[in-house]
Amino acid sequence: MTNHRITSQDVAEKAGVSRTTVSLVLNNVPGVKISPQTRRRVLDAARELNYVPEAAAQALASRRARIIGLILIRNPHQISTDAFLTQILDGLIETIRPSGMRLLIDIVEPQHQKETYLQLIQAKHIDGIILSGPRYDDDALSSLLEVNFPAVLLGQIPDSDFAFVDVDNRAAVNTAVAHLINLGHSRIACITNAPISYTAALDRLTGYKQALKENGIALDSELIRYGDFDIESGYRQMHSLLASNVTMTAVFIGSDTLAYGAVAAIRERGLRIPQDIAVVGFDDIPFSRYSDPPLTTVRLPAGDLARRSAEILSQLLAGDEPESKQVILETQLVVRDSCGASRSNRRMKLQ
Amino acid sequence: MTNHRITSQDVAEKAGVSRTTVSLVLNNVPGVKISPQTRRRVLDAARELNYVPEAAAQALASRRARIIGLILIRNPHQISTDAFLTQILDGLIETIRPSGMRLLIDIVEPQHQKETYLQLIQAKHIDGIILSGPRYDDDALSSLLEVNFPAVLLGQIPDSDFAFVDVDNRAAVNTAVAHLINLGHSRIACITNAPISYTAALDRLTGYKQALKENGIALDSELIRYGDFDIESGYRQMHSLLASNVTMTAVFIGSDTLAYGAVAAIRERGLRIPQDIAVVGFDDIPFSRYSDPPLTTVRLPAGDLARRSAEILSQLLAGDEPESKQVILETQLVVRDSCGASRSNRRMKLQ
DNA sequence: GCGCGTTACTAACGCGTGTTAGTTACAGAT
DNA sequence: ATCTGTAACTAACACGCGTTAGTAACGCGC
Repeated sequence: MTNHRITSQDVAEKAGVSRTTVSLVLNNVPGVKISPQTRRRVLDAARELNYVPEAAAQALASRRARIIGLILIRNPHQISTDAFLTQILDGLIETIRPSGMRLLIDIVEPQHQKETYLQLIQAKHIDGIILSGPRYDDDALSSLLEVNFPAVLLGQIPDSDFAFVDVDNRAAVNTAVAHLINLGHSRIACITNAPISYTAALDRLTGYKQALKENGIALDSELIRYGDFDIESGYRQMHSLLASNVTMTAVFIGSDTLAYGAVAAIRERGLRIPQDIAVVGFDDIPFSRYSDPPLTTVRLPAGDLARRSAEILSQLLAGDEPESKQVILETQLVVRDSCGASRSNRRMKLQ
Repeated sequence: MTNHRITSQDVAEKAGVSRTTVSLVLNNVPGVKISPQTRRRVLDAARELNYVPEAAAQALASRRARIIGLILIRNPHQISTDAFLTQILDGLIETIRPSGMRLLIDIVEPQHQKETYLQLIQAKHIDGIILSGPRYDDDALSSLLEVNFPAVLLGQIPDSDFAFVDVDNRAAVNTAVAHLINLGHSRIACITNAPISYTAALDRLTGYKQALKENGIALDSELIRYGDFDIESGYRQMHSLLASNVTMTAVFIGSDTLAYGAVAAIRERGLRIPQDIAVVGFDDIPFSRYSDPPLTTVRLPAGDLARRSAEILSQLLAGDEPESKQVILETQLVVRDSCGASRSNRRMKLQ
């Protein structure tokens, strides 16, 4: 048994043509004349031999790896509770699959960013990159722009030329907090979803501040806490708020995941949601419809974000300048019960 | 500006040696004598030129892609609510990073398995594979064994030679359900986490049946429902149970994610947990500590599963036959409040 | 002076593909 | 009879690296 790899050479011999012809046929190279009979012979031979071109050789010769990289800028343990990530993965793979691209995923720790994803690029391991969790203090990012590498941010860096897909975090949070204010709350706490070096975290915090300001409510920095991606941090920061002497009747939390940590902390204190403390989150993860009480939150269109970013990246890879390389998708305030706005609605369900 | 890629040739010229020497030095090839001065000159040149070897060329020449594939056998939309996945990703990337491997992720739909991950392998796109969600009816799997491709299952196919890392789903569920029985329950429903073509789903169902049998409780098939990975299916199946005329005082659910859908359904019916219906889940996702009530569940050591599978795969890739290629990790019944076993404990917290 | 082993390298091949520059055969025009 | 053009291919190079087989220089024993 020879057991050697089946190469395009084998296909060529079986079809009685040259290797060049095999390549031309299988890649459907435009502008090349191949007689229908030859074309068929090649295709048949390839199928019968179950020929699959070797990825590395293709990549080397064609200078395209057919892989796009999804880079998560986060501490590894923060991945574990990232409900957003799975939705992104889903949308991303679904979108790139038809074009035959593969997805490589890597986690980059904020501490040492430079060594990491730039190497992926220099090694030509990936053709393009989708970057989740961009930070203000990421200096490797600017290198990306310099070398004009196809990249799309999930999120954004203000005043930069990066292609990105994002939501208007400021406006979305503004709306959410304004909703609390309309319900009569004025002592509204805030827990960010992450350190504010992450652009999304800062933007959401800014939206919170804007809403207060626009409604004539003084900012009380005692009401602000900083989360760190995972549910534990939501739990801890909420306890920290409750243990301090500040009064509050509502809290906005920068992500649903953290919100559930906060909900647990509130309950442990014997307080009721929304009667004692109204809660509003951000993301609308799938669970939030089913939580008790169902969580009022801002719907972040995760699947759409993933799909749009993959589409834009595809265009960049094709060399087209996309018509819109900076996309803001719509969010939507999903009012459920945790904010106290629809108590009657809730009664009916319980009946 | 020449702007050509920096190759090992450039490094060689700068260091005044041959390309071979560069390769020998940078790869630290054992058993080759290179003088310390030369070694240093090469390393310096590489660093100064910021040389990064091209992945495709390395892969082609060395016949190793330095990529491992994580294949998820699931319908795409079921990824969105998979809390288990993020924990796996975390442990996997953490484990393979030190060896310089990358992780490629792909979703394979149960309907067309054959075309998909076998191609990844034939294209030599990946050196090894970690397969999550193996199914009894996956015929592509046996092809893997035939060609002796380095593979590790997350989960297992009974009576096969596959390397795998798993937990004893049957025993774990047996313990969990026995716990309910010890608490006095005899009408215990069951919702599987997935269709029973998935091995884990069938094993968990079997554990449930065993526990009933060992405790002299007759099996009532009216009490069994089949979930499908996502939270919605838990919600639907629980409603289905509650809408039927069967009586029950407890329910075991094959995954925490589904359990929260069930919890919502139970609440919508105006029933209390655990007083009216005790609930036990499976997985111990991070949220389960924080839910209301905190969920009694079986802790599945997700991080350890990921790490061990990555380790075994590394050994397979190195050509070593691992001492133990079939690993069963310990689970642990985590008794919280949703099963009604620790109500006093809960009171204290609420005080 | 020669054989031999060791040290420290290098020339050259091969990995499997994409692609450019040709080549051959043949029909039609001059 | 020669030139031109086109259809249908193919020979040969390039991609950037790992690796095998080989070589030159040198010391050492005799």
